[in-house]
Amino acid sequence: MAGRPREFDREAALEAAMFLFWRKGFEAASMQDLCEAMGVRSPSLYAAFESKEALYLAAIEHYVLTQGPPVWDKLTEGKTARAGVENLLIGATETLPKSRTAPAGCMAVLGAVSDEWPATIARAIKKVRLDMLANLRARIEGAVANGELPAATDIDALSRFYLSVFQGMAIQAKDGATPEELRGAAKAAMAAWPGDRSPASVSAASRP
Amino acid sequence: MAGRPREFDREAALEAAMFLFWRKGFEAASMQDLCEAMGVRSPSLYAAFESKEALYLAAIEHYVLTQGPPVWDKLTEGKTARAGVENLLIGATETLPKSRTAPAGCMAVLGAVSDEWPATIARAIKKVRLDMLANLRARIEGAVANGELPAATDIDALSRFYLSVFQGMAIQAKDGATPEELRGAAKAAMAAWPGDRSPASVSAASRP
DNA sequence: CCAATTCTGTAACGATCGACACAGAATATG
DNA sequence: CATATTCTGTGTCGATCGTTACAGAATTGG
Repeated sequence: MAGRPREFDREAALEAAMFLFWRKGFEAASMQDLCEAMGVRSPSLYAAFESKEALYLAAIEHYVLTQGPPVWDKLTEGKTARAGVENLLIGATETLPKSRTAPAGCMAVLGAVSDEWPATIARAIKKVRLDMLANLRARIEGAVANGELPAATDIDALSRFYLSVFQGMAIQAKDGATPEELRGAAKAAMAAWPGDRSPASVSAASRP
Repeated sequence: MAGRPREFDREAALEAAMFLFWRKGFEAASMQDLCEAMGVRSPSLYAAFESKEALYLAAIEHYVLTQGPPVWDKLTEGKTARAGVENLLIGATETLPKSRTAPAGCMAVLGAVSDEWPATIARAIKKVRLDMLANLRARIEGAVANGELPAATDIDALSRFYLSVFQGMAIQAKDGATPEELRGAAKAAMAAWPGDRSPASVSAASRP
């Protein structure tokens, strides 16, 4: 095949779009904003990504692929499920608040939470959130299977609960909560781990 | 003063606007949608509410006044702080999912969570969320003061934690979680209450 | 009844939105 | 070099957005 070669880096442009969508959401990120952020004129953008909607879908996929693992791999890496969940939450306290390199909050948790987004996008984001639940569920299920957790453990309830904490922390990060503040919530959440009883985890004395 | 009298019920129109904003968010609820839902032509709407932005501010205030108390009064009504928090969360499992009368989720928790909303609205909604935190904090602080909770309790951490659970449940309700599913998360959250140890609350055996 | 005032309804405003037509430029293939 | 193909840049499309001008209708006070 022939044809004039593309003059911009597709991956880099996609990443720029991802950050803009992450920060502003779908509607507020106008094509004009996107073109500026991506360093591309709109016809080139349409040639490479089809439409604004398709661009968002590509961006959320890029988000899951690049931003997800550093946070969610900790869930499976831990020696025990308890350690995995705790490391996930503690890790999130560092990544959720706004930083020099990333906007506040989680693009998947905070996206498409009102009905102002196209249905295809809402479906894609909802799937990411349900995948989070599935990940938690799988880890906890495994812990029940191998005896770390009692057989009577309500797996659905426990995984839904920790998902709640994660999602709530994302909202609070968007509202400006600091890593230290979120860490308090995460530690408190771990006190609900079945069989646990470490009152220090919710006492001020345990904080440095 | 003279003048032609208004032909529509301002309160009823405001409530209709509230439900539409609640369901669709700020941007997706167009003036056309609002006019239809409120049964009012746009000039009348502007005469009564100034602008779309001001209308939203009035709607969120109406939301806090009419929808807030049934849920949040339970926090202070309980005999103990523990009962108050538990009743708040259990009550939320009934009100957060979509019902015949109300959209799914919480207008304040899920609103203005991306930057696509006007700054004045973002500020107003953020204040509502911070008021939720203050309410939790006040109840827990009181419990520490009267001895229900240990003096070493990390009040900030515990209130932030329960706020997380509430906010996370709102997101899951938006994703279609049922009251039963949310109840599991709420029960699990109560297992983190300092001094508690009721393993049944996170075991499947405790469910009907 | 008249004047002042306020609401209603029609119609339209400028701005911005996402998307694209078109021509020119840059490449690969023959 | 010639041709086919693909990207770039300018300019603009129709639709929709929030908002308002304007005229007529309905009320109160004089």
